[in-house]
Amino acid sequence: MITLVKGFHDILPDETRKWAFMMSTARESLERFGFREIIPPIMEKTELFQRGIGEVTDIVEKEMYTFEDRGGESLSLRPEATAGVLRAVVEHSLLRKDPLLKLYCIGPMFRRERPSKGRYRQFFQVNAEILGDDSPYTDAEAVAAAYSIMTDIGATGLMMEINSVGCPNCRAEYRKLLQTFFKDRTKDLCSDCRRRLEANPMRILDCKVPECAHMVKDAPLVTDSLDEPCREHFREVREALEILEIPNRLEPRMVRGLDYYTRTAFEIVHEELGRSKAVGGGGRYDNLLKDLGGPDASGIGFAIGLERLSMGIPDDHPRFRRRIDVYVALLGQGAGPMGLTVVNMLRSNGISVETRYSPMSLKAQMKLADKIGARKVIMIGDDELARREVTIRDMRTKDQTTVGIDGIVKLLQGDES
RNA sequence: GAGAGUGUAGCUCAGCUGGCAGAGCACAGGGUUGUGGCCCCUGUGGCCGUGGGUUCGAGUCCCAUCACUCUCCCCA
Repeated sequence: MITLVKGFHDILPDETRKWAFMMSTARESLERFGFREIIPPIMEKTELFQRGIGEVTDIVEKEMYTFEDRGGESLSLRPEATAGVLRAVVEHSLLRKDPLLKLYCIGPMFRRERPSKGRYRQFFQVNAEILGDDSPYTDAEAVAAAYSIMTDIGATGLMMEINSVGCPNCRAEYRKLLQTFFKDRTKDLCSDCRRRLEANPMRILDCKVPECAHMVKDAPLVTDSLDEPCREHFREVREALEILEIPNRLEPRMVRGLDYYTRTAFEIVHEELGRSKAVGGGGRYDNLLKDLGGPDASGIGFAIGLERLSMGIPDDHPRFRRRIDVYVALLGQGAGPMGLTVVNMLRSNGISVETRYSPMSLKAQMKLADKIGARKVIMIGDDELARREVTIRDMRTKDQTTVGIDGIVKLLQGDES
C-alpha cells in the first residue's frame, strides 16, 4: 500500500463539511472587515522567502521544502503566506491603485517539521494583511478581524495575547539590556540559551527550561525599553482593543519567531493546548515591503491555523451533518426509466437528489435515506408506475402524499417556504 | 534534531504465566413480501505493521526494521 507523506493529512468526506464551514465563515468575517481575497501560488522562488522571512530563521534554514526545478532554479513550497502576498502586491503595483490594501488568502502551507498534535507538514492557514496604514487603530482592526473569525466559527477557550516588540531602535536598546542582565547569570542558563545570548537574546524569554524560565521572571521587559513613539502607538492599540471589547492580555515576554515584526505582536492561544501551541498569530511589519523591493509602506498581518482552530470546535455540530433534499427509492425493475426522469427533473430544478439503481429492499433504502440525512423520500413502485404518480414521504413528520409526476417539483418547492 | 509510547477487523480497543483470533461500533441480511431512527437474531470481515530468532507451538518472549502518536524545540 502506498501511504500518505509523513506529516501530511487527508481531510475525509466526514470532515469536509466542517472545513468548508470554517473556510466560508472566515471568508465572510474578512469580507465584512473589507478584506478582498488574493490567491497566490503555493510555490515561489526560494530567494523570496530568504529575503522576506529572514535567512537565519528556523523556517528558512531547515523547514522549507526546497528543490531545484528542471531549469535549475531553486523553488520552495510556501512556509507562510505573507511573503507571496507581498510579492504579488509589489509585482503588480497594487498599492498604486489602492493605497490602503486589505487582502486575505486561504490555503495550505508547508513546513518540514517533526509532526505532533496539531502540527502538520502541510497545514491550512487563513492569512490576512493590511498594507499602507500605520495607525494604531489598524493594528486593533487586524486583531479584531482575527478575533471575529474565531468567534464566528464558534471556537472557545481562546485568549488574545498582545505585546509590542518595538522598532529596530528600541530593540537594539533592549537587546543590550537583556545581554547585561543574563551575562552575570550565564552559568545558570541552559546550553541553548547560552548560545541564544549572543545570537538572539530575546529567544531566552521563550525558553521552557525551569531554571531559565525562573530567571526570565526578573528580566527586563521590552515594553520598558520602548521609545516614545512606540510606547504611544502601543498605548493606542490597547485603548482601541478596549473600545472594541476584545478580551486580551498583555504578555510582555512574548516574542515571535519571525524577525520582521515591529511594534505590535499578538498570538491567539488555546488555553487547553497551552502556550506553545498558538492557534493564530501576527504582527506589524513596517519594513518588509521595502525590503522586498516595494514602496516604503507599513503592514500588519496575521495567520490562523485551521487544523488547530478545528480542534477547538466540536465535530458533531448539526450543521456539519450530511444533508440531502430527496432520496428516490426505486422498487422493482420497471421503476428505472421513470426514476431517472424524476431524478433528473428534480436536479434540474436545484433539488439535491440521491438514489440507488441496483435493486435494494425498501427497508434498506429507507435506512440509507435516513443515514444520508434525506428530508424526503420519493417512492416509485408498480402502483405508482401504473398511475404515473409518486409517493412522497416526509422523513421528519412521516406524512405521505401521492402526487402526479408533473406536480412533484411544485409540491417540493412549495414545501420549502 | 533529542526522548517516550503504540502497532490485532473499516473504526475504538480487549487478548493473563506462550496453547483454536475476540468485543463494541460500522457494514450486509432477516425479524416486518412496499416504509427509516430504537430493539432482537444472523452474517461478512484478520499475512495480529514488516523481517528474523527462541520454542513442539509465538498476537504473546528476544532482536532488528518501518509506521504512527505524544513530549521537548519551534511555530499556525
